[in-house]
Amino acid sequence: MASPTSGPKRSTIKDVAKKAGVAISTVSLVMNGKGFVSNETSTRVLNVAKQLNYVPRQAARKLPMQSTGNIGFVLRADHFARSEPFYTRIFLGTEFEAHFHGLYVLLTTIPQKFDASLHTPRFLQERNVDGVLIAGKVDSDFIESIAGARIPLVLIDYQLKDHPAVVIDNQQGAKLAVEHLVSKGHEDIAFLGADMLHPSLKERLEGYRIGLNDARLGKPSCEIVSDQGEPDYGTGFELSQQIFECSKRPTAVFCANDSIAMGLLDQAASQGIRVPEDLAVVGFDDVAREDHFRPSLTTVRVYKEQLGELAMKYLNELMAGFPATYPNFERRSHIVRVPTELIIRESS
Amino acid sequence: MASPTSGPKRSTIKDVAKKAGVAISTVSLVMNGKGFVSNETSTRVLNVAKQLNYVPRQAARKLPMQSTGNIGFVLRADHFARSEPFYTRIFLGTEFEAHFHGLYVLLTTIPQKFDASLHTPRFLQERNVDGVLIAGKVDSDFIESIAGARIPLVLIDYQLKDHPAVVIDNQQGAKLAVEHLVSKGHEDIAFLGADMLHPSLKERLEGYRIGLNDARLGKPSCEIVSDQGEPDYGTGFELSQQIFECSKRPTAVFCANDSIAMGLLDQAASQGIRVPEDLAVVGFDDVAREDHFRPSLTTVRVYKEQLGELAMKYLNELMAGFPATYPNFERRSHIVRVPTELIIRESS
DNA sequence: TGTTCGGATCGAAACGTTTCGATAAATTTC
DNA sequence: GAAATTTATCGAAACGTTTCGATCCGAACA
Repeated sequence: MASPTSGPKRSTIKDVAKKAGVAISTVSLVMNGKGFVSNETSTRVLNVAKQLNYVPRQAARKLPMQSTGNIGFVLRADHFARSEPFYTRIFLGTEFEAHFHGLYVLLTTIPQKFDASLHTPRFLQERNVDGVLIAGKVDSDFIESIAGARIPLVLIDYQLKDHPAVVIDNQQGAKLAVEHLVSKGHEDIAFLGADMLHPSLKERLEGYRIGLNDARLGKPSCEIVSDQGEPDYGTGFELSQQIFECSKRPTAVFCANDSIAMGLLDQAASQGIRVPEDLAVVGFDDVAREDHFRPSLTTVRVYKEQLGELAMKYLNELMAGFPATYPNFERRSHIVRVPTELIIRESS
Repeated sequence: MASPTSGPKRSTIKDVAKKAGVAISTVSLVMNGKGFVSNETSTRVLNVAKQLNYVPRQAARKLPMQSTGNIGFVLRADHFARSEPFYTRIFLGTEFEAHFHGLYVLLTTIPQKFDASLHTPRFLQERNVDGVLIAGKVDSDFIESIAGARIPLVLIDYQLKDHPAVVIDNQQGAKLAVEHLVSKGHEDIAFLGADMLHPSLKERLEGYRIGLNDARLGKPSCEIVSDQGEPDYGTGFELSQQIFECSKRPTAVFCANDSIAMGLLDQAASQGIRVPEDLAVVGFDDVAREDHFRPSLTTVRVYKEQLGELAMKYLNELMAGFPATYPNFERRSHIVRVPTELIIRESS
């Protein structure tokens, strides 16, 4: 029955108070840097605390504070388990930032099709979080159920209504990609994308079109814009066939993301089309891994950790009750937009 | 200043007790299914609880229970962020199992080279976990520091001294792979691996050798066993060059894992060697993603979620203080060994 | 010189549970 | 039919903090 962790007993605030010859409340004030405590007392308490190896018990702190110290991080299971380390790195960013705020991050996945009675994360059932971060496209019912429960909420790499969100500056990134291709002399630049109802991907398409327009290029001979499917390698491989069936073959393709671009790369290779000689390819996300076989992919780099960090910051300010401010980034109403960078490699 | 989550106030055990006309302690007993409570009272309390939408506050429960309800899940940052969804799926398994035990899983990463004063996870500093799960190869100082703190601990896909661990049955898997190649008529089967000091990979090498021996095959013409490097695609690509420089080229290669096998596949292709016609290849882990370009990889499938589930079960029993028992799996002393399965695809 | 104010410290209530021991009624045992 | 046991319920202490006054003291103010 004895707990395996039993030992010489963990010291409490009481022990510190007694040994330092002060009241419990004074120790509390010192530990939290609140109120007025003389320097002398403060250092004495701190010393005793260190000496006794005192660390406040979180459960005890949270009780009167009426907060949990937890924040929930939710994404779709299929997104989390997918090959490219995209969401994992976003999570890493939130985790990193959470440290500064003394928060724990509880990572949970939900299925693609969300049913509240079956899949509501435990930390929500128990109301054991102070706020929630949602990464990627998830069922809108889920998002609304959280917002409806009045739990502070920040979306990452997704948008829905006017819920606070931290997103990639997709439009800017797409323009970067197009400008690059234009500078390489391309005049017929195709687009390839699936799941184009996704707000982020839609923005990339818009940026692409603006880029074409800015360069005074006419309509490209080919624009593959599918609303269906997942924007992954398989879809990219299949859809890209259409590019080679177009009336006139474009000299360059801008893809909605790297996974699709990888599919295109392989389809091109299987048709004997050389990249970048016959066809230049640019992706988006910067998640393609090293590969000696394919040409390395020119892409728009997304700072995934930064997305997570900013979202965590934003959420924290939401929880504190005052409006967040990001002087360094465009912030229109409730949206924080994070800039991207073009990474030029072999495929263009 | 008003909390954004403020509302009509969350109901407490007190509210339920009053409305049901019983003592607080009785409600507690009902909610936890403890002690002796009449059926009548029990259902009445349960009804009231549901009616008031009562959910016990975890912080309040944990205080007198002297437990945290959290378990820590630790892996190396570079492992977590790596392309193949190996560790993420292990995590998913633990998370799934944790539900049944009412536990939260706190995922944190540590760097490859661990320094206790810099990288000790917050949940350890605050002693805010009841147990710890460690996935993959991590700094042994870290492992020992946890064990030294007398915190229950289970390793996953790694072994160190006699710490409890849930591991892949690497030897069995490797034998499966070799038997398969033998059955295909191969008599000269090479091995390719890096980071071979890793206990799991070492076991795969052993299984491979036993397999060769069982088939009464002589020494293979080539065994690439590097102790250095990470067992990844790049290493696989480089090391595999040695295979083609061997005195006699083997007809098949068993790789320490899929990443290395992918590297080998590309190296072979770049040298104009056809797979599987000229060379059969088998990997391990089953993490290679769909790829229209390379032949799909024959591999030894590892049930990653199951590894996580079993580890969580094991840890839970450790925390409860009684020895774990797994009738279905081989369990030598403190090791739980999970069987694998051979998945035959195009590369062999 | 009395009054006000701010710094320093303390005591006690409160946070929402679990659990131990007490009590009482109902049932079994001898 | 008394004693012992089992079932059902309750009250109160305990868990380890935070925080809200209250108190005290010395300094600035009028």
